[in-house]
Amino acid sequence: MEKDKLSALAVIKLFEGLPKAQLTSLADIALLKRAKAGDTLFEAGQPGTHFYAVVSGKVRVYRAAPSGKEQILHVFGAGEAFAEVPVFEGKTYPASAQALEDSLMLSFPRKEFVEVLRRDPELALGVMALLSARLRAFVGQIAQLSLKEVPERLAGYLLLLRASQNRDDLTLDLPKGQIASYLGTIPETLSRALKKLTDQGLIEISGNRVAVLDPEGLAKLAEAGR
Amino acid sequence: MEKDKLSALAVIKLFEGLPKAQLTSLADIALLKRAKAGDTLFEAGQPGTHFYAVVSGKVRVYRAAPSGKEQILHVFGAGEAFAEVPVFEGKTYPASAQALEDSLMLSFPRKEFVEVLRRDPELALGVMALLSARLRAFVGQIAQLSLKEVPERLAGYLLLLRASQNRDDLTLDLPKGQIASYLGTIPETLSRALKKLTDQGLIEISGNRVAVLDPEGLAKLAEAGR
DNA sequence: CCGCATCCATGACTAAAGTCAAAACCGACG
DNA sequence: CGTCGGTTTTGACTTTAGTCATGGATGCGG
Repeated sequence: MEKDKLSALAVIKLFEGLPKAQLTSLADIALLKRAKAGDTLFEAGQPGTHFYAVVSGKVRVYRAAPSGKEQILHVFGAGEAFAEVPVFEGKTYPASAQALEDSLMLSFPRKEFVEVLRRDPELALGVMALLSARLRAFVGQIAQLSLKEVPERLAGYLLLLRASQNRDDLTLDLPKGQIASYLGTIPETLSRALKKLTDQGLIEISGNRVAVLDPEGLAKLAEAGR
Repeated sequence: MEKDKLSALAVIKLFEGLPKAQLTSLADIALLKRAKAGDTLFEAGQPGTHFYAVVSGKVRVYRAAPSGKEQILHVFGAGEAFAEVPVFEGKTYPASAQALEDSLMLSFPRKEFVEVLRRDPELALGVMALLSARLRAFVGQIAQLSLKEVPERLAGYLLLLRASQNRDDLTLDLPKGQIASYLGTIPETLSRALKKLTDQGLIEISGNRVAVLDPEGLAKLAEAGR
């Protein structure tokens, strides 16, 4: 049991390189949590009681409009931590979270986690770095949403995928509808944007595979501010 | 001189309640910096060497597209700290900063500031809370940009102003062009959105004064997801 | 192997917001 | 008081993206 938690903790990048003692005190307060694909972990507006980390699986964090349209903020995979925001404020979750696949997670009650942080400046610095990286990503996302059109955002997304998969032959990591939601648009518009890039000879699509034909062309498009 | 810095530090909310010793060590590493209205403090992409705090004046942090369109991320006034992101990453500034008025600022070299943080868990927690609050705000901004139309975003902005000014008779804190940029749109569209709210009897405008006639109506509008 | 469900693509249409150009407004300054 | 520079408003138009409806593909369970 406790061993489960320790081996789960070992997966989380945020906790990498932490001394044994710290890991043990984290294991003491951690809870293992399983979710099936589609399960909601928490909803925007609920009291933010826990901090999470994904041991395996995939979780999306998003905001939904009353109309049903959703904006994905980020999709977290194995090793990543999320829901840091309420930890230090004790207020509500600013967004909702849902498992996209069957997932195993660690969760940490906020007060206890803060106590561990107070005692370990190195971990605290790690958390600050995590928060900063998130802020940087959000700044990029805000700029994309407000300054770029859908095909440009799509080009940027494909380039990101290419960088993370290290090849020109990409496998989309999410269903297209989810990608649309991540790019701040709807499936129909994404579908058209994909066609547009295809027509321009930048990519080729078949199912959930995308071949990048012209990375420079994509990059130029992605740069293009409006 | 050193006294100047100490009294300047006293203005910054992040440092409120800090013991004298910490304030002194902050004063040791801080630099006083003056900027005239319009001066650029740093630009997106430059190496992020300093952390800032506004002692007096007003600073806008924004991203610019090649086309010239700009998205304001936030406007910081007296007592607020900004440019936290590069502190913990040592990379580049994710956005640009420009003084909107003649301003006095404190700046802290990143490495030295991190050292102070390492020694003071309380200050570290304060910084984490600051980062979290910023994240929360960004989540809201992303949701607004992607889920709401301009009049709805405007309604939200006016309600924020109303809350901060505690009255129905608002004074716009920024020129309209800047407000447009903050809302992710352009002056023409903002102008039309203001007219629209006026036509609906929600507000009345004269110059940079806006009278809120129907707060509930505004709130209902602001809620409306797309 | 069939049928259902989900996802995706496409077409026709509407609505929102951006572009461009010009006029009105406003404050500062001589 | 008049003019200059900037900001704001207005109008006509274009472009982008969202809506609604339909049909095709794909994959899974019975």
